[in-house]
Amino acid sequence: MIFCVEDDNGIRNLMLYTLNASGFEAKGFSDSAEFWDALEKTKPEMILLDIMLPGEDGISILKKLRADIATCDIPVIMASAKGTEYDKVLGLDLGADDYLAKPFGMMEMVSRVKSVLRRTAPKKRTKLVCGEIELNTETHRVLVSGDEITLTLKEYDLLHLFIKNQGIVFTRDQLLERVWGTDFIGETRTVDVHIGTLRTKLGDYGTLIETVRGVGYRMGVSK
Amino acid sequence: MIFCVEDDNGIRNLMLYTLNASGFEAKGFSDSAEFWDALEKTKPEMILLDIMLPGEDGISILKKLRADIATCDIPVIMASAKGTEYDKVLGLDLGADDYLAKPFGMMEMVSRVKSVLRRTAPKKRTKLVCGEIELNTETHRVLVSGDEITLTLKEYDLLHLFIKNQGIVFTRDQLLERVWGTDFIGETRTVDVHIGTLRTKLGDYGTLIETVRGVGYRMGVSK
DNA sequence: AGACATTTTACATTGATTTTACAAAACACG
DNA sequence: CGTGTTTTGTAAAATCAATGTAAAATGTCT
Repeated sequence: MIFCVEDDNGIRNLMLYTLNASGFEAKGFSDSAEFWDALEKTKPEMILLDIMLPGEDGISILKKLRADIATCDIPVIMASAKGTEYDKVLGLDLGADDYLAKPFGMMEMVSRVKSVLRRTAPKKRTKLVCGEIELNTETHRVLVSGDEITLTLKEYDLLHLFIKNQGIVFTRDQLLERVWGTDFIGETRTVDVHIGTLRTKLGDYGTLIETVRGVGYRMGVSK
Repeated sequence: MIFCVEDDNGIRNLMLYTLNASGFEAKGFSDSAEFWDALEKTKPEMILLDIMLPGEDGISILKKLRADIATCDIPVIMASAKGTEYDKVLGLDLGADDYLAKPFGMMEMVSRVKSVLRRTAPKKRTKLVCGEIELNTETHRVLVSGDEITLTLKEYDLLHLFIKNQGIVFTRDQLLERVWGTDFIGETRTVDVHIGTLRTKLGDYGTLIETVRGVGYRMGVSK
């Protein structure tokens, strides 16, 4: 399923028609609200995102997508009017996977969609590994030295974030934002407790999650 | 500078010709030995790496590149014969940035090179270096001559400030304000003590933090 | 309600930071 | 060159803050 966020009805319908005719399943949205609603239910394999939108613009949408662990790995192709926004997008590092400069041809669009899918396909690693710990995003299972352990949702999400970003330190605030969601109220020791239970469940390998005193936590890689 | 490791002379020359014609600087190597030699002198902005090579193969080379902190962030595009090795590469997680299935067209190659460069170029500067000292803001680790040292928060923050502002002198008051925060009460010898422990931990390179008598401290730039 | 997940609370423990005190070095000046 | 003064280095003690964790309280789902 490909999501297509574009406010111009003509362009959007043309895009949807072309994508469907090319063997993809595509769904269109004219503004961000509709899009977020749909995203609750379905995780698309790709998002085509116009930058100029009424209300929330495409750049803001992309940032939010990238900040959420549930959506940060969905490939995104940005579309924008040539010369103006396009250059800006190139300059900023927004983490888009490709760009389409308006006006773009439907052939170009399909070829870019295919190319990005081809490129990101092997990226969609379902098995994430760190030492003896293996997390499978498809089956939602975690193995330690080949034996399955049972994690709660929060523990799983934490481990997922750490194992996907090995070596990088996350502050408690960042963890709250990326695992719990942006709208977490109050400051507590919640994160520490979950790190604690996660470490316990990881057994001997719990030490792979290091404490960086005064900063936060990190899943270690040597060097 | 793009390094191109490919044993087939015909293909390699074609690649080099095309890359150079496309505005890149490219250099070719027919085996791993030549390549490692060149890598000692130059850090390329990208490496095109054939998997099938006489002697050390591309997979082994990639692993070594990724294992070395000096080279682990160089983007690599792997090339391999379709069907045979290609699938293996997809299966293994080698951390390559893209793959080229042989036989590939020169247009495709250039477009992938550009795409990977675009994707990896805006990587934030996360490594700060001064001589043999290297501070990584993402992992919050500090290496001295390649070996990790453990710093406390204040020591880390101090070093971070110095290494980011090499050559400029900070008074103790400025250090208190910028590392400790504006709201620091009373004036003590705190700064000196922390500079002291930091110097000790930096070992031989502790002298890079110079005392400017009557003024403050400075992290030297070698002249 | 019951089972389980999550958050809050509280406190011991560990580690970091600051203070203190004195030694060593750098400096000014006759 | 000495000598007294100021500044800096640093070990050790005292204070303070961050973290781990058990246990209780709260929330959620069936």
